[in-house]
Amino acid sequence: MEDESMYQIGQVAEAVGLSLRTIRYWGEVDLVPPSGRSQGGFRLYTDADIDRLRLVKNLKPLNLTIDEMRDLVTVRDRLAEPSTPADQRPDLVERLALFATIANERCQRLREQLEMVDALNATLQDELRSATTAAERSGP
Amino acid sequence: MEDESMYQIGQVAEAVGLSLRTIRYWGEVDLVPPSGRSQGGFRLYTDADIDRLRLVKNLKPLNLTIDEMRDLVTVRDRLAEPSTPADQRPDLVERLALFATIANERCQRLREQLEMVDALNATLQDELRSATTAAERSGP
DNA sequence: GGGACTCTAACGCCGCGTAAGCGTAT
DNA sequence: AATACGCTTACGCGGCGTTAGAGTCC
Repeated sequence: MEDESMYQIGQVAEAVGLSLRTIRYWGEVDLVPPSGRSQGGFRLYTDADIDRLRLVKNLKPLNLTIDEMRDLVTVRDRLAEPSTPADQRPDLVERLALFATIANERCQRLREQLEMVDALNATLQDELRSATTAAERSGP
Repeated sequence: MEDESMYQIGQVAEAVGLSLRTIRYWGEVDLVPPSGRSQGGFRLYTDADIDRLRLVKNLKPLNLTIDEMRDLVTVRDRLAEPSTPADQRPDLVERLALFATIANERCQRLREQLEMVDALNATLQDELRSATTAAERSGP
């Protein structure tokens, strides 16, 4: 009764909004491996796995490498785990802090990009307006 | 007197904030080719070239492919050029409109990502705070 | 002629997309 | 026995980063 409610990859992909390939890849590189396999070799995912997939999906805008993402999630897991010995925590905290600053910088970058795209947007709209009105003038 | 103030790639890279490789690549794929070459084959860029490099750099957050970027800049150039015949304009306008919608969607995506990263940021700060205070409690 | 700069050519990388050919589930 | 779903293996790609070895500028 520990193998109840395991999902196969298609349902997981549907639920989470990721491609099969991505989910398999994240398993390959040990970022989110499936908790089990069926008799015939089908990947089987638990609800916890699905949560983890969602979490990693949410991390994507941070633009981390796979290795960094894996590190981040494991660091968080180990900090949240009460059984983690106290003498390991300083190291974990340091790594977490690193990711926090990365997240901050990324935030900054995103704001800049948003500003840039907003400006471009306005410019394009303008050009579009003036181009079409010019066409109308010489048209009808 | 038409070859005055041409810059070689290093100065351009410095001025614009792009790597040599990127500038060379953008030339290779005919996105921003150098206006000239020196006797010995050094790429030479004009001020107009530099402006174009800046422009393309600003387009980057749109996440277009090279081909799309090239299309966008040439479309804009040709619309701005008065000598472009009127019967070509509708097509150009249509393509410009396409990029305008892309820019809009990209804007939307960026806002979502920013929201996501902001949330992550907050979470990380929280975890960091509680992790360090926990360490202090068991520390001194 | 020496040091800083630049050239081409080539391979490497990451995060998957995309078949191809074959086994599993129901 | 058909149909839908999944498996592994492998190649491809975009946008450069990164040598390596040779040539150019001044």
